[in-house]
Amino acid sequence: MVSQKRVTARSSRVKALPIRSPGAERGEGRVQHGDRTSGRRYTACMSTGASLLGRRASIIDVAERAGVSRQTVTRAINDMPGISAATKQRVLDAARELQYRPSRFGRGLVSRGTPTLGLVVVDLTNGFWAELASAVLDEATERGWTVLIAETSHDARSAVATLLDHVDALFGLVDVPETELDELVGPTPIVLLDPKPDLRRRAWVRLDFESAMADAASHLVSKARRRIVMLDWSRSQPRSERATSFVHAVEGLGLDPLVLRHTATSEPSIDLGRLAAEEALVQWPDLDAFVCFNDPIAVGALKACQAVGRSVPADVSIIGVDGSAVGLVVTPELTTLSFDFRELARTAFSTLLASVEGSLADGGPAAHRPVRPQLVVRGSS
Amino acid sequence: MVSQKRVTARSSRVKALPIRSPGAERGEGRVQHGDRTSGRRYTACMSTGASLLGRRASIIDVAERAGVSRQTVTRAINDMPGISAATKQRVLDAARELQYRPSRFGRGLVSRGTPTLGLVVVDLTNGFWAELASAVLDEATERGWTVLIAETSHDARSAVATLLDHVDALFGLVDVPETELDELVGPTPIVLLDPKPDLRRRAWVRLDFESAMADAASHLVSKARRRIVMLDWSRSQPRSERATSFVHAVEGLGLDPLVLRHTATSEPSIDLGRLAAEEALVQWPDLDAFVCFNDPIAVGALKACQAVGRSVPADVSIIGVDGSAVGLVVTPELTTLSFDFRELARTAFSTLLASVEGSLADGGPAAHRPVRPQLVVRGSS
DNA sequence: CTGAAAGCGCTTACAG
DNA sequence: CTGAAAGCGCTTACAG
Repeated sequence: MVSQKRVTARSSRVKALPIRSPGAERGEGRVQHGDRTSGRRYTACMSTGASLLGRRASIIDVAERAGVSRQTVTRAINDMPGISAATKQRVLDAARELQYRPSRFGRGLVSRGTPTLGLVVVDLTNGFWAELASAVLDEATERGWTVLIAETSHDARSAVATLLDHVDALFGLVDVPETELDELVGPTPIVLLDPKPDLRRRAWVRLDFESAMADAASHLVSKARRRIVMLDWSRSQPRSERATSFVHAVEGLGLDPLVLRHTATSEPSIDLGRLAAEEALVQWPDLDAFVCFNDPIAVGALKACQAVGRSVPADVSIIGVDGSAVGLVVTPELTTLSFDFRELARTAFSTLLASVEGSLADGGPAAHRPVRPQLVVRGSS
Repeated sequence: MVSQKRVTARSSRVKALPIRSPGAERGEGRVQHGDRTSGRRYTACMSTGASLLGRRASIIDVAERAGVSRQTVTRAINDMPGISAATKQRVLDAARELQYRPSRFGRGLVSRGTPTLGLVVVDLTNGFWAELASAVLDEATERGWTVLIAETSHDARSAVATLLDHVDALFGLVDVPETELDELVGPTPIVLLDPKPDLRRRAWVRLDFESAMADAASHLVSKARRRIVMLDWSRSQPRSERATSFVHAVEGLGLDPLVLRHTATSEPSIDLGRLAAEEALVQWPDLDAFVCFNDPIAVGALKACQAVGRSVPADVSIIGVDGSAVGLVVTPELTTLSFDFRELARTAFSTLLASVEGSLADGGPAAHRPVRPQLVVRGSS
């Protein structure tokens, strides 16, 4: 091993070192120190100006400075047995002086490291994503995984691309066309969160709103609501999955399903919900309930109602989807179709593991256990 | 190079392969296939049962299957020039068949990878941390860094320990004693967010509430408030930094500073704020304003006031700290001392880079530019 | 267009 | 208690 030769050269005689082309870029900074003449000399002072990105001291530098072999450095750094206290101290001193930090790459190459999941969220300031991220972090920690998070609100493609250099698998919402997804993600295993139909050749977690929407509709009818409006949202589809379930549920009760499809390009936020609700109140003045794409939209609808003097829940009932914390902040508190985020995270993980096994066997994704939200009735309905 | 020998052995004659102890653990799964007899044979079928954690196909496996050298595989995989279309296709086919994914460790060892920041947050479902995380992700992306997030709400020590295997530096709140921090973090550069005084030997970002609290106090006095109560929170200190600034500000206006130090062990949440406010309303029945540790506590105070029929802002003014989204959801909207989270993220990064340079020079952290919140007046005051 | 060599930084046996 | 050798998986020159 060439790297070993260096140590030998130092401790015996100085001889012609092998040509090391990468060394050229570090030539600046090289320091001759005492009678040591190894071309690989690295001292703290030479690193002035080195950023986190630049060359750092390696285990060999520490070994040289402490006058021991690399294995001995490993023993000292990793608290392994079979090293004298004096030697250990000498190595640790040398390590500190050189600001030695083990390379995660060198280490990972040997130990393979802990598996890392890349979580692709749209926007952490949206409660749904924050709670999902929190749950995934918890679940991952329990399983010995690490989680890396990327936000796609600015640039989905570059966010995912960056993530891919660091992770073993992906989970989340990647809103790109099918063909682009293949190109973008390549061979990395991915579990998509509730994707559009054309992306369902990949492994995915299905959110199933059918039963919860049926519960919501029955609940509203029991409150004598008849003119129920869905404030939907979707970036690229004519209608969201949850709106479809809403239509089924309302029609099942013999009512007319009213759906406002807001064609905004912005995220499904409180502001957007307010606008959408104002629009709906004009379009259907006799409406008596809102079912909303998510909780932020529902909060916006609540604000819109309050602004025009329609009392909630006396005049208008409002139901959201998420179960995120924002629903507990408003007055009245928000009735919602609430997800168990921890269950969602668990399902994502088991789908991931199954899909890796499954795809090895037959190239197809594993069977999908759907995640179903639950109706939680609070003050707004 | 031994790994090279393998390829040679395969393409010429089968000779005694060097003893490879790690190979033992892969012996299960070894497959003899046609006339190929390399001990390193790896085919898709042998990997059934292999998890994400197990052995994967390496570049050598792909090279063997495609009948080319490793460099040629590199060229095909990385879209490099100097490779014929036919060869490239053959390599890509082999890679797909073996489900080849480049090892991030092997790659990082050569390219050093993009730098990675570990962000230590308490709880992403708290708006402050979610917005900070979002801002740090944005800032990091612009600088070409990747961000890994850990939540400390369950177990700060293990969260940080896991993170350390993956990152080049840390930023965030690590609420452990000084001595433990050294042991936990080791030589990894870290920037602490507004730490307790005993941790300030490390690099840190200072949050300075003096001017914003002075503005808040003046504002309240201009609204004829005289009995202003601070709902404070702190896990391990007698009084938070912001409460100290509050006392300075109120005393500066010749008023009596009233501070409720809630000795709860829970996080500073809406529920806690509600409890604290109820307590304060008993202790000081004539109070006419709350200044709160953060926005969730302020929202709790708002709920408490509404519950006992004290009108906000007519009877009681409420001011929070954060500027997170929750303040825009409540009615009336929350007056708050609002942070520019993007500025906070920027400051963290520049402190990090300065501290790395600085500590190389003299072992001490860089100078601290404080981050100051701004008073944003909304409906609650 | 393709391949043999050297090297990235670390750890795991093994031999003394 | 300590060190020489082999190897992890990849890329970057360099030589043909």
